[in-house]
Amino acid sequence: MAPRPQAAVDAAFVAHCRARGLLVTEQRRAIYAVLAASREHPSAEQIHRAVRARLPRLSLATVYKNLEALRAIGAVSDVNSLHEHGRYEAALPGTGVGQPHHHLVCIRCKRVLDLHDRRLDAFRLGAAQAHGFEVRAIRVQVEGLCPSCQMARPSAAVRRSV
Amino acid sequence: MAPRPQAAVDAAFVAHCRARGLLVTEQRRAIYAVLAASREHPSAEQIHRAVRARLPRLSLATVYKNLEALRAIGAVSDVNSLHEHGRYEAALPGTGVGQPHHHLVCIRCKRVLDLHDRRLDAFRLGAAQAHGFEVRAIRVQVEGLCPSCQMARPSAAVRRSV
DNA sequence: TTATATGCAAACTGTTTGCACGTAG
DNA sequence: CTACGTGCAAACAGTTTGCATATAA
Repeated sequence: MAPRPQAAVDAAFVAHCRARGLLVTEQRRAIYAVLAASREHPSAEQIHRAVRARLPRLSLATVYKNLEALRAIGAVSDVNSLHEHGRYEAALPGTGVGQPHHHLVCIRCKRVLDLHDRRLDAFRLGAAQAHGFEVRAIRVQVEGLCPSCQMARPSAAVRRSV
Repeated sequence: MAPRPQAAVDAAFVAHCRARGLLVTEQRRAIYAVLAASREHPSAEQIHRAVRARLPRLSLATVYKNLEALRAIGAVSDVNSLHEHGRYEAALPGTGVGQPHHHLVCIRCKRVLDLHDRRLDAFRLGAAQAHGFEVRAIRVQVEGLCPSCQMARPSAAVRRSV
């Protein structure tokens, strides 16, 4: 929470890259700097646009490659980590799937299960109101490993992804 | 929750379509039937594949058009409703963005704000364990209208989207 | 009969990949 | 010096759109 001076953030970033074996390039630092300075959860294209102000030759492909590289070393996380492609469910009251419920998602096989839990439904507002939001829905997504994926030994990629 | 006989679900679906002015086609019923019968939160392509077993000429475009039409009348909802495109955030401990936190998303302008709320962090397990999941993270996404979007009068599209 | 839905193919958008060149260490 | 990173362009995947044909009501 306490916003650190950007120089300190940059130093920590550089150290983290070195420790994990990534080269430290100007592009990489600039991309991270944009992310660290933003509260906007920007998309790859927004990052590209922002960094381009300083490095006009930066390519979008480099942004993507870096986001992936930084995610792999834990310096960046994706806000909507899972199932980036549309997933749907029946919602008609009467189908038995209409009630409010939450989701249990397996970070390995990407399965999504419904989760019915009274405690989770209990929420209402709170800090959201401080931001002036008019709350319409609360969606809880529990991420973890499903039983069958616990069997298979976790790959390095998965182990570091959460 | 109580899984209704599929005939009853189909009847309710047909009635809902008629009430909202949508024609009742075989494709539409089949698409909905697949969704209502599934606990898998399928993607458009999975739905397409499943329905094709019965209606081999069904096109993928029709699946997409129907998912949108059904979403508009509230018969279907998307599991990952918002920002289907990648959104990132700095995660390096020390940047001030590393701590566990949740997201407040505006369903209209799609802005994503961080939400820090001790009560939300309080969760741990619960029903998830019943499913045998090894829980790694809990992500709470509060959806609503941000202050500036409350000003602008809601469009019909937005009003029905939650 | 007529408004709506379907199927196909082409267009679009976001993301990924291959490769020649550049640069950090 | 050498491995890794960058930029470009082409390839891809998921989704959307335009239009002629088919069909529900």
